[in-house]
Amino acid sequence: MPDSMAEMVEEPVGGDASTSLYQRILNDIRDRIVSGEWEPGYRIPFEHELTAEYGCSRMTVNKALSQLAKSGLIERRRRSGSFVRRPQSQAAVLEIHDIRIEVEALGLPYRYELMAQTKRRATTVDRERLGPGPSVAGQVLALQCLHYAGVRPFCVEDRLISLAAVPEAADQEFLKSAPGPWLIGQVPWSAAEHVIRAAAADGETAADLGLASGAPCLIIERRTWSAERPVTHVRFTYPANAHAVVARFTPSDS
Amino acid sequence: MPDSMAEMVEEPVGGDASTSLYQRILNDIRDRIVSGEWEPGYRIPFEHELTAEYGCSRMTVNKALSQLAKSGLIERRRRSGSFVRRPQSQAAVLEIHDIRIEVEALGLPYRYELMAQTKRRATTVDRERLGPGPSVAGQVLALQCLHYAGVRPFCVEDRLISLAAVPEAADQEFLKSAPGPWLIGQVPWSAAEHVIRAAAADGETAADLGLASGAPCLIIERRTWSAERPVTHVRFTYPANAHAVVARFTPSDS
DNA sequence: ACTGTGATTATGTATATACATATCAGAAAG
DNA sequence: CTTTCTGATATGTATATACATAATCACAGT
Repeated sequence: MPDSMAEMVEEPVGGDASTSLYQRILNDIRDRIVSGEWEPGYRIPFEHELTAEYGCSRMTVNKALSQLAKSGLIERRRRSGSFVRRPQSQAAVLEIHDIRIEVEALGLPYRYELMAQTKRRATTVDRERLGPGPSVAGQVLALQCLHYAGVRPFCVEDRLISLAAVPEAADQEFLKSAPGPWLIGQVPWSAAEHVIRAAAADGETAADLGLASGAPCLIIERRTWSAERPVTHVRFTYPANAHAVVARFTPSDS
Repeated sequence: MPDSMAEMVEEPVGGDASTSLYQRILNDIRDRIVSGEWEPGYRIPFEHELTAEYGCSRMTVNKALSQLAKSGLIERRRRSGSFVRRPQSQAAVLEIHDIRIEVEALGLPYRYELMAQTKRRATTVDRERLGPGPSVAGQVLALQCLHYAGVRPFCVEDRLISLAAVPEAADQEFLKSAPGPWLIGQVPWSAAEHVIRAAAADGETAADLGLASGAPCLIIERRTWSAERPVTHVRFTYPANAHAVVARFTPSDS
């Protein structure tokens, strides 16, 4: 390598003072990948080449490349180098908002109403709703609630809480505030599963939402676990035109 | 700290030879957080304390903690320490499958059918469908397709492709294979947005799917960008009972 | 031609060190 | 009593170095 390297050392190319060097290297490479300049299968420069290009140590380059590998944009093979992976895992990030936030984002006043609250021994159906996991036996709390946007019903909430996982819920009366936000502050959930589907409203739900029976609805069901143990199952039913779920994907690792 | 530290130095506690030290530290801490042992707000040990506990250098501890911070499980504040964050961003990962894979997962034979293919200058409606971005002007390809599971229609696909972004699509005839998989191999998409909602089937769609008009359907719309430029918009319409979207969340960083 | 074997190479992990930076506590000054 | 300054502290980033590990290549021997 010629001695023209000296000028690179004193100023790392198009330096941006706000971000760190490894972040800049990471962004540079990511940009070249997502722009298509480096297509899937392309062998990106070796660590020692980038070391020379940016005039920094191998550790700095390694930190950038390791993160890119972890985020799935590149694949690293010993002795061979690092390669651009094809965008394979079409995964998107789905943001689950609080219903109050959702309603207020529409500029409408939010109101919550408890329709029914039952404490009972877990039935087989209850156990199935809560999902697989140990110690599901015992008491559960079943709740039916209604969320309003202005004067109109916004969504029906049908929730089951495992009192084995959340004993504090037994003494709670969810008259004023919804169980969702309370639970989040209560239990450190470690896993969640969402199922989103469409269905025709059954008679009762339709009545609650002020719809004709059979009207299309969006149903979001969520199961939550805390340390492998089922915590809660909740089903939100929205009128078809009231709500949509948005999910985004960007290969960001910043 | 007493001098009993010596034994920790020689063998890093419950050593697992398969994983690296920083991974083990990361896992240890993550486990304590998701198990609830360290609740939100808890100040986790300082780097120099973990350094002593694991008998390793600060860089190793730092690598573990930095990753936990990046994955959002902890928050790091200079001079104050690192703190367990409350599980705030209820984000879930939504896996977008190929329709062929979905159908075959049901154990049914997959069949694809092209209903219509039109090439035209982009209208205002087309530009809105493709979403914001530069150089949307120009020609677009509009496709209507039907995906079958066995003998029954599984879903209707209504797609718009920007020929400015994918000029190769102009010469393609999507008679045998669906445009989705072809596009993935063609364009390195860098961002995607999904909107999932429920709606009543309109007359044409209902007919295609063999449903009564007004039957509830699940609609998934996806917009894709490649380097800020709109590539395609696609709307999949499924009969309510045929399909559901599943999204999972786990605070995994392995 | 085939096969093993060792050298080479790029990455993976870890260390000690250094300095920058944000922030907080308490001291000094007004 | 408030403001300002200063030092202490924990994290953030970067470096040079070292050795481990996996994969590949070249070469020697059967």
